Parts: sequence; C-alpha cells; structure tokens
Amino acid sequence: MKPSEATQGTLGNAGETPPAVSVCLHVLKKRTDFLACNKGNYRGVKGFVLQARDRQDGTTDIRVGFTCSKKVGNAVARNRAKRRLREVARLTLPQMGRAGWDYVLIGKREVTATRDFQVMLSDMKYALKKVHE
RNA sequence: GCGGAUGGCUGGAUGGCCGCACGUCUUCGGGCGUGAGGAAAGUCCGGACUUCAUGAAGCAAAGGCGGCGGGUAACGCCCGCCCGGGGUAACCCGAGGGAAAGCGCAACAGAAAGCAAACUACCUGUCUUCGGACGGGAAAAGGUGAAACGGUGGGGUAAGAGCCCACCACGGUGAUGGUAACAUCACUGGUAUGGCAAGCCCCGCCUGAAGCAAAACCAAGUAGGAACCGCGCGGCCUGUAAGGGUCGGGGCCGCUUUAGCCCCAGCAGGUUCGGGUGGUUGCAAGAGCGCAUCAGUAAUGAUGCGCCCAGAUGAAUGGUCAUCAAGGGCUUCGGCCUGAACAAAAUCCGGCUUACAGGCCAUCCGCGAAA
RNA sequence: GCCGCUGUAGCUCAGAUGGUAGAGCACGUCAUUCGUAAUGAUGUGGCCGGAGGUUCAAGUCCUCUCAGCGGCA
Repeated sequence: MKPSEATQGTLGNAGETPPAVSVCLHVLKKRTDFLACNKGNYRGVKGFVLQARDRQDGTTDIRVGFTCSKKVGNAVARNRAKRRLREVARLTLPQMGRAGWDYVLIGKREVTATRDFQVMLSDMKYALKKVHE
C-alpha cells in the first residue's frame, strides 16, 4: 500500500463522505438471508466477491452482509478484511445501491486486507454496475 | 572492549477528517467518557461460579501427583535447600519414592541374560591309536552384546578366586550437625543388592460429574411426550361399613451398611413441565491494580493511601492523510529508500506451554594491562 | 467458547503384551491371447503428521506441537 499522489486529492474531503452505515443500511444477521443472496447475481473482482439480490418484498431498505471465513486467514486477518469491506460498503452503497436489495461481500485471502483502498472503491463501483444488469 | 549467563521491561508516538460498540448527559441537533494482549493463543493443570446426583460412613474402580521444607484459595505452579549430571565459571538440566513384597520383559548375537552356570582357553590326574578321550580344580583371560554377580594395585597359588591386604565403591550400626531431604566422621561386613516401574504393581497423598452453548427468568403459545391433581390403588388381619394395623416387591450414580424419600391396576378430564423461536439476566469491584512501610534469604503475607480499568453476540476498537521516530539498506556523504514481530477479548481469575522483528535496563562470569 | 476423535505405501485400512512395518486396490515386468480385457506369477513403493523425552531399542509408552473432522444452545 503505497500512498500515491493521485489518491491524495480525492480523500479528506469531508463533504463527500456519507454518514454512518447504520443510518442508511441494515446489516444481515440471518443465515437464510446469506443463502438467498448466494443464489442471486454474482460478481468477483480482484479484492473481493460481491453477491446481490432483489428481495421483491415491498420494503425499500438496503441491506448488506459480510463474510470472511477461515480461508481468509487467522482472526487478525479476518477482522481486518471485514472492516475494510464494511468501509467500502459505507462509502458506495448509499449512493449506488438500489432500494430493496441485499448485498453480500465476501473477503479473499491476502488480497482483501492489503489491496489499495482507492482501487477497492473502484472495484466496488464496477462490481455494482455489473451486478445490477 | 570481546565472548557468555540470568532476571525484567517495552513491543511505535502526535494530530486532522469520516466512522463503530458500550456507558452517560441532552434543549433530541448532538456533546462527553471509555474501548484488545503479553501471550487475548493452545485448552495442558488448578480454582471461583452454576446445575445435576437424597444425606452420612466405608470399600472398590478409574485417573493424577511423587527428594525435603515453605508459599498459596488451590495446583502438576512458585521460592529456598538437598542429591545426581553438564560447564573453566556465572549458571543450567533432572516424571528425583520403592527393583533385598511379588509378577513380567530383554529381539539378534553369545557358553551363559539372572537360580547361577561353564564354550574356547588355564591348571591337574588317568588312559592313549600321540589326533585326543574321560574325570577333577578354578572363574582371572578371550570373543558376543546396550548390559556378563564390584573397580585399580599388590600379595598369594598347580592355576586361580574378596582367598588376604590398601584405596575407591556398596551395605549395616552408631555419633555429630540440620525442622527435614541429607552431609561429615568412626566402627564393621566381604559380595550379597545388575537394568526397565513414561510394563503390571507396592507405598504415601489428591479427585462426585458436567460445564457460561453451565444455568435462571420472561414473552408467545402448536404436533408428539412426561409428571402431578382427581376418581381410584398389591397381599394378609380386624371391622357391617368408614377406617385402622401389619407384611412385601421395585427405584433413588459402581458396591455395602445405615437413615430417609418415592412408586407399585387403569383413565373421559384439569394443571404443570419439557422440545423448538425471540429476549433479559448470568456479565464485569475482582484471590483487582498502583505506591509506600513493615515481616521474611525468597516465593509471599500484613497494614495504610489512592484508583475504577472492554463487555460484543453475523460479534465494536476501523478507514484515510500528514508529521515525527528507534532501527535497517544504498551512498557521489548532499541525501535517498524502507520503516515494525507474534497475534486480537467472548464467564472470570492463578499458573504452565507454545509463537514473537526490533529495542532498553539491571546483576553476574570468563578472557584481557585497560577500555 | 466448551468437549471429543483421527493422522501409517499414490488411495482405503490392519499392526495384541516395545524387538526387521503388512493386506487389498493401483503401478512396473513376464506368461496366457492373433490382439485387448480378465486371470496367474513376480517386483517397486514408507524416516509411521512434526519436535523432544523414557528405554539397549519407540509406529507402539510419556510430554509438547501442527493439521483435519465431529458434537453441544
């Protein structure tokens, strides 16, 4: 993770950053919700895997879940990967997510915890575009 | 200074913007406070706590511990000492009771693997076909093996042997020192007592079982099931009957004894429990931490003062940027690059074990004139 | 979080009471057949998950450790 000149300008602008995840998003807690997303649209990018599904139950909440299994690494690596995924979701989903959809982000070994954060954000935008098609 | 030994500490810092969990205040906009470790890990020991088992005593089984003394709530931990081994030394290592209570094991090799015996060789008697055969003595030498019934030296003898002597080792007795393990000294014995108990076992001591996914409570109330209430209830005696008395059988953690408790036809019904779901409690003031004084060689204890220090449950402590910095690499000596290991609570404590980049401190030892 | 179980040949498993590690399938070679399969004979292949310890000697006994798997509201 090298700080590059290009990324310095876009970060640090407080006006663009959205408020907390919990205000706009709900967190998935049920195992059945995760399994349902597993059958939905699927897109893998270098840093992680995105799954999405239109619930079609009339509600307009955007819900999001995170999965980092033991394959990702030990407890330290799993926590770190999950936090970065949560931050990615917080910065993108309120603008680009669709109402009434569920999203699940799955961490990958080594990559999720170490990939440059700006690249992860553009990965997410690309994956969302593909998953909505 | 170089090379070591031991014990301990630390294991990034500051700030900006956005964000998370809990607590608290609120004018509901938000503000304030706190927020991973020395191992949070492995789950190897010991407890607290909770539930289950009817109480007590004894026995058995199973498992563990094991020099001595002390510390502790307790321990398989810690401290001090003893013994044995290693190291020039500082110091380190040791599952360190019993093999003269008993059973068992030792492949291959070797004459022989634990009662002792005798293959080659040694000494000697008789016979001899001069190759040797048979008998006696003896256990030093040879070879085998991981291990062969004390070791070294001398005397002694036909050859030899604790057969005798000196020293060492070992056993027994006594004295002295020490709380003790044990040590030292004196006398004495003359081979008895080889190894393995992380083989069975013996001796001494300890242990009821499960575990916070334990467990308690609340909400909602359904399929199949269990218990209790009610009707009613084993044999015998007495009684017209109600009732009373007496004798049994079975169950209550492996066994026994004793005390006590429960059950012993069936069922339309009523009540409750239990199974699954969600939530609350358990769940954060404790064998707590820091400092000082005193007792003690120390582990540790006592007293005083001060402090409050995570509490999640698809599981919070993050993302990003800047500055600084120990250290490392390159160097044209201007500087440039890099820039933190092992690893994250899940009921809580005391330990052990394992992982760990780098840095710091203290004490001690050897070499060296000294640094 | 707590409690258990298993690691042996390429694969599936044996291995009592410590003493030269075995079986089946697979693989190689040969025979049989005009040729293949099947069948028969024969051979190769293991530091027994890793590191220490006890012992003369450890797959086996003890301790630590690393993987994999299962159960518990």
